[in-house]
Amino acid sequence: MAKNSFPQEVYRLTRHIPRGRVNTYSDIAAALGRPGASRAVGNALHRNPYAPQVPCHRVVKKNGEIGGFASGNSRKIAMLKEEGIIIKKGRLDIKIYAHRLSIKRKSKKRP
DNA sequence: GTGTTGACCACAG
DNA sequence: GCTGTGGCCAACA
Repeated sequence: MAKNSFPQEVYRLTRHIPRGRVNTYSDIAAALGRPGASRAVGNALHRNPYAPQVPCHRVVKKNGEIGGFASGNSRKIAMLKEEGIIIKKGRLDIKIYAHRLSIKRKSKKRP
């Protein structure tokens, strides 16, 4: 079995984000089973070799800020607006656009 | 193997 | 509301 590296999983989840939705670094990290590795997620996206393939612009901070972008945050904001997301003062309503990631955790039992 | 850096998060003052 | 500090995780020199 291929042991997908951390960034690999990050790119995969990011690619699964539908248009018009966004996710947070912490959320992605948690989806990978590493809640608290938000930094690692940001690092992976910053180094993302799958540039235009992975919509890294759909990943923002938890407080609703854009965060950053390898080609400039302005570019990121423009792309998000193109998707129909309203950016206000460099911020967006994360509560509204928050997308539920598919946790690849094996839930042996549910509460 | 160690130390620094980074597109972060949470808490306290 | 903003600022400062500590913590977590991964990649790189």
